[in-house]
Amino acid sequence: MGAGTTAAIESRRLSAEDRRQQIIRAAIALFAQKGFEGTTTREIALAAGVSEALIFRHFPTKQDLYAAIIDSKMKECHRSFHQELQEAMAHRDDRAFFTRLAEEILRMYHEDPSFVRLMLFSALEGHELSRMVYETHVAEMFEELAAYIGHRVREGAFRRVDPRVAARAFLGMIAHHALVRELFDPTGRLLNLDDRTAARAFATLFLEGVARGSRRNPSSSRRIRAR
Amino acid sequence: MGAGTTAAIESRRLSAEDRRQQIIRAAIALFAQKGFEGTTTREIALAAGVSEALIFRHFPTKQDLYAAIIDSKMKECHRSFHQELQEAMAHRDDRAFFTRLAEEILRMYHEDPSFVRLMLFSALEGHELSRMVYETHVAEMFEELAAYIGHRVREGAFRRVDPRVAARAFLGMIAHHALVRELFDPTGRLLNLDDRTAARAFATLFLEGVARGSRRNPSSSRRIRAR
DNA sequence: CCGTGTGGTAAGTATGTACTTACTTTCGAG
DNA sequence: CTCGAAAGTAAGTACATACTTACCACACGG
Repeated sequence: MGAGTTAAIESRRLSAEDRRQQIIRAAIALFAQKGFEGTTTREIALAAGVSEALIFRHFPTKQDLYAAIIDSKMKECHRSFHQELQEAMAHRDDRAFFTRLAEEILRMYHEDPSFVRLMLFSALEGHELSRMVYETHVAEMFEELAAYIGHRVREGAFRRVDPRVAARAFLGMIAHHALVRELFDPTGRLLNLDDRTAARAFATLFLEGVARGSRRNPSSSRRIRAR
Repeated sequence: MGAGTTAAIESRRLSAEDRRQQIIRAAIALFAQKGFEGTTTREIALAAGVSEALIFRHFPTKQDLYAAIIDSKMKECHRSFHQELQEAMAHRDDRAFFTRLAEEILRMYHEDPSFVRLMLFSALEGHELSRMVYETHVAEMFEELAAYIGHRVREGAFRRVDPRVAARAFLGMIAHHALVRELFDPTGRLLNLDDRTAARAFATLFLEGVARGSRRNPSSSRRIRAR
């Protein structure tokens, strides 16, 4: 019957798994754009080109669909992240490492804005899931980074900073920049940087910050140097 | 029941302005906890101890109530922030300045989590308002900070960093820390710092990062207290 | 050619939502 | 005291939403 509009990805009678994935794909975009409460199952059905009833055949409730999405997204993210990190760490080249890491994170935010939106939404809306996911995957990545910084401190490459504080500081620069860019300043009116430049700048700032050498000389920074 | 002892703010027949404020106060907490879509006018009415109809007498639509809240919150925040900043800047004591600034931001996030939740929610849900607010108030604060850093660079107190990049990096450390703390790790399992310690740590990291001097001398001249 | 299992849907249902209407209570100026 | 206007509400209305039910279509082993 008419088959409705264009779209035409609606090859009828997909296998259950394929349809599942298709629904998930459509739902990701919507949840990321409008949040859990803000997205209706009808919209998801429309976007996926199927009937609402089919969604409930594949996922018992809207919550279950949401959970499936968060879980899959997070696993995917963690995999790629972990790999990059391990590889870079092996070389002990701090500048390359931190620049690379920053670039990776920025790229992730940039290329897949739906991911961070999903995480934020679910965190804000207080779904247990997001905290659980954070505590497993993100915490693991954080600990890995902190461990690396800890090693470098013990090796004498960095000054005696608290590795966890330093890790959060570094991740903070990157994540915040990406977030602001995505949510508030997509046109770059406030700060317009490509990912590569930003990664280099933040890595440099961080590495200077943890470098050995000038140990706190509080009032000397008050000197105004005549030029 | 209980004549007047507990709560009992439900003194009947408040002035229009007082009722308005009371409704706003109740709504702030709810919107912050559950977002715009996730909060119902019924809940707001219940929390404020009035009938739903009264809410619509004071605010034509739910959107209008939301807008009033965001606006008032943002103004309040900007006022206090601006004042602190101006005052601290006058002294040109960088350590005190950045520590203070960090502490202020952390305190704000900490004491009034609803604010950041409101901003994030509205940004995520794409209400025009949040972007508008960001572009006026937040942008202004950002520019002020960048301008300060710019001055210090020109005065020779900092190395030649891009002031905007540095500003974003600093704000990023702080804001990200506060955000993670609020949304994902309220128990401090990953990183447990009181605001004061965190502020000092981040300020130090930042100041070392922008300090002049140790341009890549990993282990050679280890000045202690150059004075 | 069947019957049966699986992919798929149109048309509900019960509930919840933002917003209204028609009405009552209280207060304070004249 | 009076009376009108403002504060306040109970009881809707119209519609949207998550989820169901009862049904169809098509493949495929027999």
